[in-house]
Amino acid sequence: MSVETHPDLTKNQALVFGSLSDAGGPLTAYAILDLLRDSGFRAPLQVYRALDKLVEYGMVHRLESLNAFVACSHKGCSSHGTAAFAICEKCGVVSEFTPDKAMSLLRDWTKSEGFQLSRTTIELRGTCRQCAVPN
Amino acid sequence: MSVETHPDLTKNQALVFGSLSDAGGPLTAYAILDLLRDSGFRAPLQVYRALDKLVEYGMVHRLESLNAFVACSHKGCSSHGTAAFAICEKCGVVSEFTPDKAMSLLRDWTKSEGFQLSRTTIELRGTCRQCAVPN
DNA sequence: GCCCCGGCGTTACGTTATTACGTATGTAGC
DNA sequence: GCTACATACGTAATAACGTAACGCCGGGGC
Ligand SMILES: [Zn+2]
Ligand SMILES: [Zn+2]
Ligand SMILES: [Zn+2]
Ligand SMILES: [Zn+2]
Repeated sequence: MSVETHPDLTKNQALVFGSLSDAGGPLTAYAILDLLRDSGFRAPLQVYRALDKLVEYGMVHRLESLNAFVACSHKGCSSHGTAAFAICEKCGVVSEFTPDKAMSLLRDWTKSEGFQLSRTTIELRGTCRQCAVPN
Repeated sequence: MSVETHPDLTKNQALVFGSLSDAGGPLTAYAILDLLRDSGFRAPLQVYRALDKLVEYGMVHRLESLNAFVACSHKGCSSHGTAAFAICEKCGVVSEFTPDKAMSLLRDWTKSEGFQLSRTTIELRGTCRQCAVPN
């Protein structure tokens, strides 16, 4: 269980963030709900409301291609640049990194198009080093 | 996909691709289903099966952050590099582009990590030039 | 003929996300 | 004190998105 990280989390927010931190990987909202039934959670909305805030605080990231959520890998949870995720399709492990140079190029494109960027999703699917078959 | 031209589409695939082309923007699978009820479509699976093939052929792209699908903007539908999408949150317009330089940097990261990349999602959310308020 | 396979139609089901309504609590202004 | 407002919460119901499992049919290879 992680403690005392960022803004004052409410009880529900702390429980959800704790579940994600403990899991060490992505969880769906309904998986979180099941984990927290013993703590009194009864409905999906309790999870989604907490997740909305945690994402807003930058403590949790949403993985669009998995419909799942993952705790930010930066322990301090201080905000950081746009995150990208490499998702292994064999073992499910997710690696977070901050592709600043690539983002800079993407922002060049948005500027040239007059597109005001608010949020970026970058997700790589493939096979991690551990799961690559040596044959 | 190799050098061959578009495979012959089945009737259902052609109907689904036609819907997406006519729409000129993203549609959800269920929106396509509703559009095609008069053509005999009755169940989501008919749409999803056609979409799977069209995505495989590179003629349609899936937008993960919208749970929607869009016809490839390259009229010839010949295969191209990894596509990125800028999605206006005000008017819903989607612009497809191929950020080759940014992809090259992302591939540098995957190589350094021994991650075998199979598929990449890049989606930018924000406000398009048309919708930007001058104020 | 016979087998195999890809596409198809249908039913039923599973998963993910939101709407709507009411309650509780804290705080600022009066 | 009391009201007005904002935020969080609890619950039920429903919408939206996606898939499993079954069987049928037609075309190509042998
Ligand atoms: Zn992060
Ligand atoms: Zn792996
Ligand atoms: Zn394309
Ligand atoms: Zn717009």
